[in-house]
Amino acid sequence: ISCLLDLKPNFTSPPPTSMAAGPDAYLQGNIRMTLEDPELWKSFHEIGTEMIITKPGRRMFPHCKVNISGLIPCAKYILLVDMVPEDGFRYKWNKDKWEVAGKAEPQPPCRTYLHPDSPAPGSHWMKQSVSFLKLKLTNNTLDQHGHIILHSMHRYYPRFHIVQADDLFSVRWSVFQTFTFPETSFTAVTAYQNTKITKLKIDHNPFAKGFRDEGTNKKRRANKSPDSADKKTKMTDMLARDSEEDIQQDFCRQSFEVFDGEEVDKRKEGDPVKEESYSPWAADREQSVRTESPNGTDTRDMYNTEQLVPAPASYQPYRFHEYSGKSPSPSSSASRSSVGSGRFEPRVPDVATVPEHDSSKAARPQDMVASSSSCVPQNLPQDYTGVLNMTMAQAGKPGVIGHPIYNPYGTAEQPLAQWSNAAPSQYPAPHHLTADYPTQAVHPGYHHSNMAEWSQYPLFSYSCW
DNA sequence: TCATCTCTCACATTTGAAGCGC
DNA sequence: AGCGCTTCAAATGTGAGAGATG
Repeated sequence: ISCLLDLKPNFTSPPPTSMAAGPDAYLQGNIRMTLEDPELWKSFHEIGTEMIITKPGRRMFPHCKVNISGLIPCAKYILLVDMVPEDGFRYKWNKDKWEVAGKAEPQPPCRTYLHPDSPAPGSHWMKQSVSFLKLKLTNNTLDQHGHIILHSMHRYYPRFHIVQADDLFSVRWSVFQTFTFPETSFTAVTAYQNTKITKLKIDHNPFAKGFRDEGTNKKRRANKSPDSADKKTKMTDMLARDSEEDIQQDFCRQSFEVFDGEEVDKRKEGDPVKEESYSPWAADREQSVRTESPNGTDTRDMYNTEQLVPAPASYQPYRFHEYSGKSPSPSSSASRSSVGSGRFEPRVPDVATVPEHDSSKAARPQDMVASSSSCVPQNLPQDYTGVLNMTMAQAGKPGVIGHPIYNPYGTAEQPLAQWSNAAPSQYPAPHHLTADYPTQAVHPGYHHSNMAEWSQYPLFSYSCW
């Protein structure tokens, strides 16, 4: 009860200061995130990054590591990562290049990875780089460990969210800053397709040291049958030849063939911008656009930012220009029901606040259903229905049922709390995807006892398509 | 039936955390 | 408390083979 009392102001009063225009909002707009080890990421990206997905879950390599600045040192923040489909296609590896192999499979259950340090003060996030090493990818749609579920042979990119919130409950009202990095896009695979990627992984991943040419795997190779040794030799030769190739050339065009299916034809009939935007390598395209930043300074973190919060006026015109005219709108996006499903949806002015009408309608928890399912257009970037879905309370507070939340570090301390009383319409899955969502997701009163369960539900519904 | 594509599994190897004794 | 050693779980790509598909 005390929990509800504590929360009531949040439902009835205007959003916290961070949501209103003012100094705080300005600070939010100054939040910067830079990708650590960008050169490594680029070296992978130039070839076409592949990430292994397995049933038990596989870490990413390179793993996501970012530096953050511009946070309010004493304010608490939550960091999240989700994976967004880059387009609406399935790919196949044909000899030495990726080709579109048809339409994408229905999106698996959307999951969001919560950084285990969350929530933590801004000073904590800024004092050192933030690693998402523990993040795992899986192709097991029934995964119970909270790993991010992806489809093999589909392209994705990680999306980082910074939320100013004391706890997961506060996310309901909090300011979101979303960042993406073009060079982190990847193809999910169950086995490596591109030998160049394999070689890069072996060369840079410490755990794969045993497979390095100069490594101690000679003994291992000596035990191989002549057949496999022969294969290995062939592969080595191929790699050698590969390395001689001009890596500078535009791999995006070299390695991906345009899908010559029906949809492409339709697109070709459309406006030329859309046609141009059709390349599977949206990230590169986007980067090329983004590098037109007039700032002339470090554009990396600038063009990687998908701000969803009020931003400094000086910042918005560029963004608006950036996404309005040139923002390609792949036909694939037409099949996606919501925003944020791709990076090219036209951005509307950055607004991270929950619309006021929502605030009022959500005055009573039971009303949140209506507000989330009917009042917020799902095809707008500010679709915060996913956020509105959250009904959480701080663990340890009086009157709060302290369902521990999954923590990859497995510490006894569980700073975050529960979901509760999720009503059916609180999980408004896209029509064609409804069946893909766990049944629990639409079970009223279902309590999620840990993060593994919690993460099965889309924190950001707009990430689904 | 066959070829191809995709996925799974056991394996050898490395890393790094934890436990232990000094 | 700090150091060095051992143990063991986890992470990694390999390659064979199973299963699905056309």
